[in-house]
Amino acid sequence: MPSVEHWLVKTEPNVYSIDDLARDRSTDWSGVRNYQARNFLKAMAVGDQVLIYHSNAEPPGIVGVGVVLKEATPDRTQFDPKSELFDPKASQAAPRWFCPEIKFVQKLKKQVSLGELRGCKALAELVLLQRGSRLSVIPVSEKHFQTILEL
DNA sequence: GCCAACGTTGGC
DNA sequence: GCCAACGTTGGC
Repeated sequence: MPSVEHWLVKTEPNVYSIDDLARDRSTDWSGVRNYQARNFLKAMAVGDQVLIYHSNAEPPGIVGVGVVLKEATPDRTQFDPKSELFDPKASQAAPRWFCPEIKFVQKLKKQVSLGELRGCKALAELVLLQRGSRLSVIPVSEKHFQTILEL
């Protein structure tokens, strides 16, 4: 299995934006409740680079960069009955959901919109752009990562 | 294990 | 707000 070192994570800016991350310096990337996305979160290693994407935004697009500060640990929100993210099927002994800690690196001077990504031929294979990709955590090749930063 | 019903995501 | 594309749930 190839070692993946670049990722893209989605967040809704009205829930947690790149500016929130810049203010907090780092955060537990909690709240992911999709198994495939979870598996990617668990695969993240310290030092991996992460593109931050704003979904449900106007316009949607990539807005910044982070780096993995700590590998995934159990997502505490799954144990909290008062949290909307509470999962009654999870237990301390058998946690279902995990989150890494992601540190702010930079906010892009100019966001790269979804439209611009689609317009870039070199990014045609980016998972984000493939049909109906709703996955909130996506592996990105180094080539694509660099291409996006150059946009 | 199948699949219909339902819920969610996220662009538009 | 609409709706296509998925994911999940639960009856059988």
